[in-house]
Amino acid sequence: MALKVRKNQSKLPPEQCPLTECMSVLGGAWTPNLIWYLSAAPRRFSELRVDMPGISAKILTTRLRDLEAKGVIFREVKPTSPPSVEYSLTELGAELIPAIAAIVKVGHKLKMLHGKE
Amino acid sequence: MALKVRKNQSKLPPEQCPLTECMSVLGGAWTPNLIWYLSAAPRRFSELRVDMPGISAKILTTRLRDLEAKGVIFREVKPTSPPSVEYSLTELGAELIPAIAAIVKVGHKLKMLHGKE
DNA sequence: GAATGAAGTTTCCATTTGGTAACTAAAAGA
DNA sequence: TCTTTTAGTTACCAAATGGAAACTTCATTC
Repeated sequence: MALKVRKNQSKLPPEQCPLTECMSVLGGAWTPNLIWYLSAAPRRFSELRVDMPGISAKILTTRLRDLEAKGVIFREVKPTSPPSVEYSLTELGAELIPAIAAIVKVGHKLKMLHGKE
Repeated sequence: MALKVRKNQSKLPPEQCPLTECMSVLGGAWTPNLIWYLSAAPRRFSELRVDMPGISAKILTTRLRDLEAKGVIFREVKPTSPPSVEYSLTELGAELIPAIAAIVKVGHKLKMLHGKE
């Protein structure tokens, strides 16, 4: 009988792995872009939609809620004319910036070598 | 009539964005882990399966092929008893290490604050 | 009192993703 | 010749992902 590679119970990249843990935060579509824009300045919902043309309201909401739950961003309702909501990075969120900056840096090299322009 | 947010033609994070470009390389399941293991030493297919218990042969093959096509890893067939295949990072692949290292670093902080252990 | 703008929510749907299991090919060893 | 090992491939399937469009709520403004 052929050697069976024994089945594994975990099936996913290990939860306790820092790499996997962090990628689960940065993973979804638009997520790094969103954090990147918020690192420049606090932004409102509709401003973020302009920052990232193409993102749907549904996904933007999902990302904002998820990142808030993870303690990465902070949500504040401002008592303005029609009440607006401002999002900003928390201290934890700010810790993600070096990682995203490193990704951006490599992204430039990839673009040059891959000639996507 | 309600204001319609005009439909957008792009629908996806912009291709020319370095962040999106790089995330498309690091994006798939197991990808950062795979690059991380290869950064330590060149590895064979079956060794990588041991390194990452839980990864399926199908996905490992897919990742290796994709990363090879993107110039991130190098594939070499060794003329051994049953021929073995060794994978290693290219120079371009090595450029990804600082980014992954930065992600790992934040991952540790996330783990501590989130208490996932 | 109808319209407007902000910030979502909900429904529906197609695509993508990744897992399991079984199968293949080539070469060497018993 | 039959089995083992390495390195995959293929078929099938279920869950997750994310987009489009329409609807909602609340408070102001015309």
